[in-house]
Amino acid sequence: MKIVTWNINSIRLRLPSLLNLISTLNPDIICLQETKCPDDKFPYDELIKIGFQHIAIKGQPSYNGVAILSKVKIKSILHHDFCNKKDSRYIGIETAKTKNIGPLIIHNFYVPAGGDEPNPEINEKFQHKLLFLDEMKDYLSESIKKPIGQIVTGDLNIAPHENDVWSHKALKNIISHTEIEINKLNTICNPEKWCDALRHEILDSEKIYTWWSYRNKDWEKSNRGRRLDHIWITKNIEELKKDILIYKNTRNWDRPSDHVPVMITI
DNA sequence: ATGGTTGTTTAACAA
Repeated sequence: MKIVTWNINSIRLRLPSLLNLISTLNPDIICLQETKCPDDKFPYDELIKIGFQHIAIKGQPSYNGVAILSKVKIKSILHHDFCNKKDSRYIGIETAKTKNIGPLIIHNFYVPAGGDEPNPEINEKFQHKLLFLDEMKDYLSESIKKPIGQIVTGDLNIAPHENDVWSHKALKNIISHTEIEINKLNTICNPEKWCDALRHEILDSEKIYTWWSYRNKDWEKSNRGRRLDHIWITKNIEELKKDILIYKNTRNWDRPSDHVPVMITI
């Protein structure tokens, strides 16, 4: 089973890229963030037509928006309104059991970016991010009590390791790589319960990036990336993990998202 | 230290 996470940054603008991604990687489940699409304008028909008959969405106009597209039957959809904001930053599913795998719970997060000023007392957006992480910790520690395999995916907007950013020194006071948010993320991704699938696969000494800013003239040449997109799996399905792919090619596609898709094969 | 770009929705906001 192949599961992809991708911050698509507008599903309507990038539907052709999504279809291209699907025909190239042939995933079974796709977790999208920043769909930026109200539910009544979601491109259901095109996706159902190519086999994603089971779709869970939580959209809103202009901002945020998450969706899970699945070829596997969805047994139930999970909702949670983090920070009582009525925004669209989380959706989860429990899949039906398939021949080889499942059921699985898949959590799809779009964690707040947090603005620019790394001080929660003067920056409400950073405060929101930190409170979101606190609530995420409680929510997942409750969910993980269920004795079935679980996966956390999404744009977590935090690059926790030194080699998840192009310069640990230059970014240590830049939101996404500050100590306070990294510490919070690390308490959620407790290694006794969760396996950080990318870091498990790739040596700590190697750089991993899944996002490159639009603001660099040549993203590939300057290569100032960050690992903001994550896939974690519970220890009880860790032995199922076969492969990880960071599909960097898409960053050179026409009208690219600033994030690239990440895929796990289990 | 500053400014660089993209997307949605209609000049401003978010990333």
